[in-house]
Amino acid sequence: MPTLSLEPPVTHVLASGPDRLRSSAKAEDLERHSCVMFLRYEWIEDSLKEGKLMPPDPYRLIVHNTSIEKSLTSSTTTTATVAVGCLQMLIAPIAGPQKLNHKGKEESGALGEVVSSMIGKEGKQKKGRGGESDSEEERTKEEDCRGDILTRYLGTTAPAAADALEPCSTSLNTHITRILWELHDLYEGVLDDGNRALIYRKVASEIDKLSYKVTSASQLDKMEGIGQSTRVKIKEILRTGKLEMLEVLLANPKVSVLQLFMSVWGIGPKTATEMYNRGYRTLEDLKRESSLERMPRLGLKYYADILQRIPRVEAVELEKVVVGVAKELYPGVLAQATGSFRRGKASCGDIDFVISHPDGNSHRGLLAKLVARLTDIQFISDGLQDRSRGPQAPGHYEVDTYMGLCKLQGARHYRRIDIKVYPIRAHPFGLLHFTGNDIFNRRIRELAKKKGYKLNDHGLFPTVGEGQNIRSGTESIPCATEREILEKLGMPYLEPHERNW
DNA sequence: AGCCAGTACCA
DNA sequence: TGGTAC
DNA sequence: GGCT
Ligand SMILES: O=c1ccn([C@H]2C[C@H](O)[C@@H](COP(=O)(O)OP(=O)(O)OP(=O)(O)O)O2)c(=O)[nH]1
Ligand SMILES: [Mg+2]
Repeated sequence: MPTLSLEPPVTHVLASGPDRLRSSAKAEDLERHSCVMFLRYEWIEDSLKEGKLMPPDPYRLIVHNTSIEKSLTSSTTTTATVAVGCLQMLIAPIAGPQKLNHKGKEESGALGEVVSSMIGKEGKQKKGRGGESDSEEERTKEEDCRGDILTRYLGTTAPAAADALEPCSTSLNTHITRILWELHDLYEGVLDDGNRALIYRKVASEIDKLSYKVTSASQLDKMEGIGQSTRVKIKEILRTGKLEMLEVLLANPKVSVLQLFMSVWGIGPKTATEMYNRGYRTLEDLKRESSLERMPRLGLKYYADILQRIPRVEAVELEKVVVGVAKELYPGVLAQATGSFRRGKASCGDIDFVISHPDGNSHRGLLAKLVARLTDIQFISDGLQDRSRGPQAPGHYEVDTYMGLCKLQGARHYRRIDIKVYPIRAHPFGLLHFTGNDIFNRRIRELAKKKGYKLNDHGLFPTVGEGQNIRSGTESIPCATEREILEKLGMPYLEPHERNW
């Protein structure tokens, strides 16, 4: 267990299962000595539902023998920085996603169009949503020297233990990286420049890994990936403790509105801006807009549910349902939950499935039947995308995909579900792809390219031809397992939980 | 100056 | 083809 | 925004 420390902005720590904290004397200590409460997941749900913070006592995970401190009650606490999931990750408030800060709007000064002038770049990246930040299953240890191997192959190390990339409870440099991570979030989101976000992500995570506290920009001279512009920013941060540019951005009410709109599934920077320009400022406003398409409409309809992360315990049940039905329909089928669930996360943004069939034929039409059955039993409620890949896609790889919403009987929330069905030869590639995470995928694809391949979720294709007409072969190098794929790339096998990059 | 992963679905 | 998503 |  890493040392835990709670930064002041964190006031509530939520956990998914009643047992989560039972063995944690440390947590008890923390609650006693810092102004932090450890509460059940339901506290935030009910608080959201009620529109106010609920009294904590009924939700407490830890009941002290001694009297319960009353320092933080609903009357004194007006906002809560919430991290959902279990211990480690909860701890640091910075980085990445995990800000359920739907801050109230404050009309501040006009502030020229800082944003709009910066909007309209390039880049397509993942959408900022609830944070995938939890700890993982207890890890025994191992995975030591492989960091070096990975450094050699990828030019960076995978997070040693726990999730780096995450707020990083161990970082000595959050005074710098908290700001860089915010820039990352903004560029990945409203500023719509994924490539620039990439830079901030890289720099922030590198600085988070340092074993000393940075007090002078010159200490970063030899760190690669830091250029003129970033260096100047870091100097300003070290000098003043903040970054003017960021302050200006965050003070701009337009930014908050765009962020709010983009938190709706199916609304990206373009639509958010369009809606803003049409004068909309709240989600209620958006609901009145008829031009919205299916995805954002469902995104609005299920807004609160989709925002909720899926506690692992529930994900386990979801997996049972889908895998159970699949096996019922097709004995011998290969079906499993992938994505963040397979990577061992304590909570998941959605639930992802990869399915195939070893007989090399039964995958055809499988998805349609499966979805029909799951709809039948009232597990699947709404389809967001369907389309058993017909004439569409150029290569028509015989991959069927489904995206929709589902709910366990009696459950509190609808959940997003993705299912992909692959022909058996592509199964390991589909598994690798759909297990992710996305950063990991991008890194290994980059590596593949350097080594003269193209890697996607159907195969590993040698780059052929030369000069003007370099292309990818049409025949994938066959691989029967994820291990084989990584081997071909000269990488050691990484367990799913080691792919949380 | 071009790349930064590679692909699918929908309107 | 542009927008969004995985 | 940095690297090649
Ligand atoms: O831009 C992306 C998004 C996703 N993926 C892959 C990796 C990812 O793990 C998987 C499933 O996507 P999802 O969005 O569900 O991410 P996740 O890793 O499962 O996290 P979450 O807990 O948010 O669902 O698809 C990519 O390769 N690129
Ligand atoms: Mg997922």
